[in-house]
Amino acid sequence: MSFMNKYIPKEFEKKWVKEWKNKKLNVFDPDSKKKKYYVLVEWPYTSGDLHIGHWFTFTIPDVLSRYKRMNDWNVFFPMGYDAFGLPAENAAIEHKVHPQDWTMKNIATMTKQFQQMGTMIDWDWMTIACVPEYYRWNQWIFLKMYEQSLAFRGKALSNWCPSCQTVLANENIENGKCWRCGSQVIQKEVEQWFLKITEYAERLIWPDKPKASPERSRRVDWPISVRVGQNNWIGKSEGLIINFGGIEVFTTRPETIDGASFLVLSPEHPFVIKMTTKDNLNKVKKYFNQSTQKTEMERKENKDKTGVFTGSYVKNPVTGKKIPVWVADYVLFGYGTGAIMAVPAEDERDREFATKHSLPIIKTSLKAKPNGKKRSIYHLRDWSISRQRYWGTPVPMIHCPTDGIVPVPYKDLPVELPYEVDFTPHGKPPLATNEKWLNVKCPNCGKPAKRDAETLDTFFDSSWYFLRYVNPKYDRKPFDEEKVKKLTPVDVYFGGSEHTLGHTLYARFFTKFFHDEKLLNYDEFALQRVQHGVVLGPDGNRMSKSKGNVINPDDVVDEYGSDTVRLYLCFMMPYEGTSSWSTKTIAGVNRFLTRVWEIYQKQNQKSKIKNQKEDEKLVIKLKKTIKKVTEDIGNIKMNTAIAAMMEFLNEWERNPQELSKENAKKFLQILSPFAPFLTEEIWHSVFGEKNSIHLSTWPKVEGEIIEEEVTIPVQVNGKLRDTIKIQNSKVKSQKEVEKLALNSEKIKKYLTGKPKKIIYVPGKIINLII
RNA sequence: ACCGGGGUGGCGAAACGGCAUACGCGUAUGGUUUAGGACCAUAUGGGGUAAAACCCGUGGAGGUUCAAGUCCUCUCCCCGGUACCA
Repeated sequence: MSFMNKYIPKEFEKKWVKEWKNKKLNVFDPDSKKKKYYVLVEWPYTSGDLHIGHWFTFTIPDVLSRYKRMNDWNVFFPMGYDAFGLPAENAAIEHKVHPQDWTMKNIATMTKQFQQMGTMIDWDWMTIACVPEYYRWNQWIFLKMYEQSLAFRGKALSNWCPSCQTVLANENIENGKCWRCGSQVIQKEVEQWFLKITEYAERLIWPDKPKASPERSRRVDWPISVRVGQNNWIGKSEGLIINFGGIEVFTTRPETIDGASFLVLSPEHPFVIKMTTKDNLNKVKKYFNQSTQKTEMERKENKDKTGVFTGSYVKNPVTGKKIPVWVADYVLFGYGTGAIMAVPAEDERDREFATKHSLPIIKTSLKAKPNGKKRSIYHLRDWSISRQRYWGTPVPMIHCPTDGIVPVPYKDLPVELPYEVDFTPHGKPPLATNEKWLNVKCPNCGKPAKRDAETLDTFFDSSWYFLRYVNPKYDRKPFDEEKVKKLTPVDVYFGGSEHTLGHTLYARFFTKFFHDEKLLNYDEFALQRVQHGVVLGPDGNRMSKSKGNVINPDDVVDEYGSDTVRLYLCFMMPYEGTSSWSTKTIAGVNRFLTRVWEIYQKQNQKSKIKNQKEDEKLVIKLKKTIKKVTEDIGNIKMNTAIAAMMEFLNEWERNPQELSKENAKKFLQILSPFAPFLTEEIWHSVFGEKNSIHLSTWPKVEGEIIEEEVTIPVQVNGKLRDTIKIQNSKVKSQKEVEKLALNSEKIKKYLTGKPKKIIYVPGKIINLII
């Protein structure tokens, strides 16, 4: 063994990174005649150091991409950064670094680290959100949406710090208090920009059966959990709007109206003041103030079933009885009409409320047919997109004292984000602190006016970046329609399940908008969606610096090499899974690669032997392994693909010489998407190949794999009692199998006579019922 | 509270309704080694036995089926999301 080369990945991994770059191995050719395959991974946020989670998220798509390339697809696997957002601004406030400098530095660091992974990402297509060349098109899209009345000014409850006079992100609230000044945060109606996603609600609902994608035979096939999740989030309810003495309520169960024994208004409902009698006024006002201190979730939970009586009554339009009008914050103003009829006999929450406040519970006939207007309402709300923050796309609008809100003309785009601002202003957004930037002339009347000083939600950036990727330098429109036609839709979109209700829904909405604007000829941007899980720290907790359980990819790469880290991440769990990092298991995976290395070194020494005899069984095992790995990669089940290769190696090691060169190369090829460095090195040094293994053609298994002998389990009354072996040619004959089963000594013990019934599943199992 | 996803050996996990625990880790014993490590071999769900036989086993309770981790009903526990973190 001593004369053999040892597996030392450091000796060749860096070499191949350079070599592949020089040979332009991973350069994507958009004009290739091959069929395109667009692999998209959610662009990562520029948080700083590369996390082992990034490796996990990207390695599996990379394995798929490499596999697809070896199967003659023109694989497009671009990359970019989600670079706007709150953490950059938090860094600015806490550490006095400018968000732009912080972000750009992070991008440089992360890119360097990413390139170590050995992915086939072509970095020339890189797109980042925080540069004017990108965000000017956010502004362009915003203006188009404004023209279609899809972008509009509205009001919504927001987290409000009364002392800082500003809206707060959920993240910046600690135990209901502002993170900076410690004041109690309240819920306040704030005017802001919205996108009318509700106009697309109906079209965003997934059909029961996946629909065919236009111009392609492939179907849009998203996981059922995502489709159901989004549909529930859109939450369409069909029902009636019924008038109770001027108050409109929405109900999905109009037939229960004769059991409606009281009405409940949300505290913000405009009728509350009107309905409240003098002696109840103080009580109701106090209740309103209490409600502003609760988050929406606290309100929905409504643990204490709080509420107050207004002092007024309205007539139940069906029974004619007077029923009391109450105010309670478990009724939300933003949903339905902000008022409900309470039917405690039928509804759990209403019953609890009625019990708590001693309100009548009246049986319903379930036959009532009240008058009302049919209406569909949605749980989905319009998307609030303006943020009172700095690090984002400036809203391309101008506020003019004479002309009101005026859009920035297209020719004046981009509205560039100014560098100099105060990040901790009071009572106004950061952008408003730069007077030079803020003050402009009205494009309409030319008189002094002010820019809109708010920025767009970062989800705006990520709703269309996958279209920008196809030509990031295009300067006439957000995306190059010709290239988009050729390279999109996305074939498979990898990302986190936390984006089910946000990002992916918004991206679908944008796609439908572009379709309506005739910029796209399809209305679903990704044919397939795959959601990944989480790599936890070795202690089973989410990795965090404060817990000290963070695995730094650089360290493990240094210890084992990139291939081992990649292989371990593929092997540790299914892509959708969540489990903890194990320093022991990765050593085992490294052991596997070492054994692979060594068995090929032995091949090298014996390769001069002619007329090599192959072991038939081993060749069959190899064929089965190729088949299994091929299927598993296609189904993104990398962990079982690796298990199959491990099984094969275990067999092969028993007879290392009994596989031909040709077959030995095939095994190397199916391992290559997982361990691109080691396989490339062996491909060249052992087999003397001149071209890259990654451009070789994936091995095919022709025809059926036929084994001589098949093992069939024999059950008696459903319990396994023996197994029999039978020649493959006879396996289809139930008589032959029965004969063998009934002759087994082990089985005979259980038989008292002839079995009552025999069930034989050909090639699988035989069950004797006695 | 609501919506989605999960509970399988000591651990990470496999299993088109058809041999539960593949593959890997860990552990034990043996080999190799000056020693340790590394490596190699064998064993490894629990009970039971000299060894077998056999019995019990996929969070819990029922059900469907020749056959259930897998399908159905109820239930307990854990994770993610709930709209300004990305």
